[in-house]
Amino acid sequence: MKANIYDIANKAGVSTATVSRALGDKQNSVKPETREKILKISEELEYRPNSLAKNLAKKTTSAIGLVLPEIQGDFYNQIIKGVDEIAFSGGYHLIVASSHSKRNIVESLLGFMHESLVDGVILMIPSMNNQLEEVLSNYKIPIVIMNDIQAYKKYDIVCIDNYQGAYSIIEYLIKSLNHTKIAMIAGPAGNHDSQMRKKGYISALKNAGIKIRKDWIIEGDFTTKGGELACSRILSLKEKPDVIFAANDNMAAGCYNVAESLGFNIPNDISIVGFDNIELGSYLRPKLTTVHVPVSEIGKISTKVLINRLHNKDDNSVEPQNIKISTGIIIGDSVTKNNYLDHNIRGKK
Amino acid sequence: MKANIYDIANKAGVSTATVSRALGDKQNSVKPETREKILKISEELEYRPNSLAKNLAKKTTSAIGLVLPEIQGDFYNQIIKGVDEIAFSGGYHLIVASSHSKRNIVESLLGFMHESLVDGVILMIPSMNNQLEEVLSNYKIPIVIMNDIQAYKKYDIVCIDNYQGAYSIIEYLIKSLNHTKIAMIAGPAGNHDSQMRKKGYISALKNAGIKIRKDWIIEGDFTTKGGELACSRILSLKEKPDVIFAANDNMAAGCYNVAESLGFNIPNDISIVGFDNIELGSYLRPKLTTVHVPVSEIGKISTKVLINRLHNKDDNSVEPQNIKISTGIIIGDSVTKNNYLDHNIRGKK
DNA sequence: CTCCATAATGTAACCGCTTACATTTGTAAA
DNA sequence: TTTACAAATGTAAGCGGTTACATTATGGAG
Repeated sequence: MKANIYDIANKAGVSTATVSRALGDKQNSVKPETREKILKISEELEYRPNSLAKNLAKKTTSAIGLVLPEIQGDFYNQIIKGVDEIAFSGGYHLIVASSHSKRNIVESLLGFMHESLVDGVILMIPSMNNQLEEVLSNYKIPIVIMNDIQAYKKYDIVCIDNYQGAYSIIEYLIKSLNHTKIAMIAGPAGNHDSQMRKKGYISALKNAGIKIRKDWIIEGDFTTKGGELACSRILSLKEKPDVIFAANDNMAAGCYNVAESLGFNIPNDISIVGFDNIELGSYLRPKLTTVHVPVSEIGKISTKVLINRLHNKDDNSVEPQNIKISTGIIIGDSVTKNNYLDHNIRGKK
Repeated sequence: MKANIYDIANKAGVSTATVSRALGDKQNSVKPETREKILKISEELEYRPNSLAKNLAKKTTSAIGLVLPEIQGDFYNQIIKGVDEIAFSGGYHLIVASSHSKRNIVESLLGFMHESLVDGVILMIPSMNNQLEEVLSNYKIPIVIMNDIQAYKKYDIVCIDNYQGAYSIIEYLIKSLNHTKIAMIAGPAGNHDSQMRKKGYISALKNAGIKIRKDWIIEGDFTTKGGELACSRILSLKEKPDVIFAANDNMAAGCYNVAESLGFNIPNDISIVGFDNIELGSYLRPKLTTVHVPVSEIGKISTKVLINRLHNKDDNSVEPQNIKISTGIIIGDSVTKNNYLDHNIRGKK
């Protein structure tokens, strides 16, 4: 039978309070010899604290909930890994939930937050909606959001600088590689990160004096399959772009699939650019040019922010933080350098 | 302030017991109108049960712990997804822990099992050792192990049939493609799954009357980097094999990297075979020939077995199960067909 | 109308731990 | 030896539910 503090208290001839203090308290509120004795007995009895009881009494759980739209794929993986690492080293357990397929994310959230299973939640959502906002505003355990949502100033937000990431790689395509005919496979319209990436793309083109062509912006869904569909649509256009900028690497991978099956050579016939720099990208041939996103860093920083909140729970003076993580560019072999000659020739095709 | 059953009881003019029954009990032990009223009030008060208290009183947690050696990579991802799916639909929460890098898995396990955070554990370990065995045998919440460990009959085990998987793909290489010169990059020596794969490889060769060459069996570590190292060692041998059988796809991917950088053409100069059929494999070019492992199925079945145990906790009559999931072969383009002529020519090189 | 089985509800102990407050013990100064 | 105060320990009330058992209400049979 599992031993509890009563057993220890009995055997040691002290009260449960002393046992509790000997085992838990940081301050030396117990005489060293007593503590010694208690420790020894708890060893003998193979005592393991019941954290349920502990949490109930303490009104905390030492657990962090992580709610993701998906649990599969390198991207989410990295997030989980980052969160896990910091959570663990901060003494927190991690409960992961995905809102995949039939479950709606709100329900998932409710489950987490309201049943006091967790002290705080790290949340990545495809998009904010009214229902969700109501849920979030109703329940007051700390939340950190990992989406590029500027509108919601009342939450801590940690995300990558999607706008800057998209802007800079498009700028690179234009200024360094002389490209002008750049199409985009955007992410789902409702998705905030996706919106910012699109904005970055548009701004970069505009600032370079390039006209935006609506027919060169296709909406995808961040999946490989979606990338395939979008890509085949682009490649069947009468007037084709030279470069396809996919809003994430998965969709870029979809482009590779389609290009291959249609007999398009990358980058000679069509250049491909991705976003995220997930592991998969490094296996694509030619190597994918993409925006580097320090994904696990997002998880890590979010967790730090959350734990920080948890440690200063009463202190409401700290303003919600809005942390943007900057991106980099990974130069692969999936984009041609378009010198003017080339460009003209191609233009005349 | 969060409402509890006392608040509801007060407002409804009943006792907490009645509230508890109205909210929880399946049997109609409460008068419909009373239940109605209580339900309504609990709505008004936005009552959310405190599962900590519930679990403490009920002595269960409705949570399943999943302990993995790693949390990153498509393979583990699939596992998590499978477990998550079944756990959720069975009304269980999922707590994921990885034993990665500095943490040792035993410690992680201890944390989980002993603090009564979970009702049961699903466990994947790199290898069984004495320390771990002691931990496992000491604490008596249900455990399902996802490794190919025959020696430990007392646990429920769900794993793939590594032996058969390796055996059959080697047999395929030999009988259908006429290969005889097959090297293997094995997994870590301590790893049980890895050992079984190696056994399958050896048996298949032996049964076909092919001599085992020790210098053609190199130990890897299941990582891409490890695959690279092993592959470059093989490719620098005086007498090279025609086929490299990597014990998992990650290492096969490493072979691709090395082959590419050394100028070897796959499959003409060297054929590559993998194991696992993770998503990554489908992006390799030429497409990887590999052993299909229904990874998420492992997670699903393990979880079913565990939940089954949890539901029949008192019933010790059920013998530990040992479920082996069979594999298949994915035929890609990474292996040549070796007809005799070819073979001889190549042999003379 | 009384009686009694049964349905409905209430009482209170318990799950295992924490912690505010009370009490006892120890020790150095007076 | 007292006194005074700090250190060590004990007491007991929660935390928010569940549930065995006790009690009360209900309604049909006699």
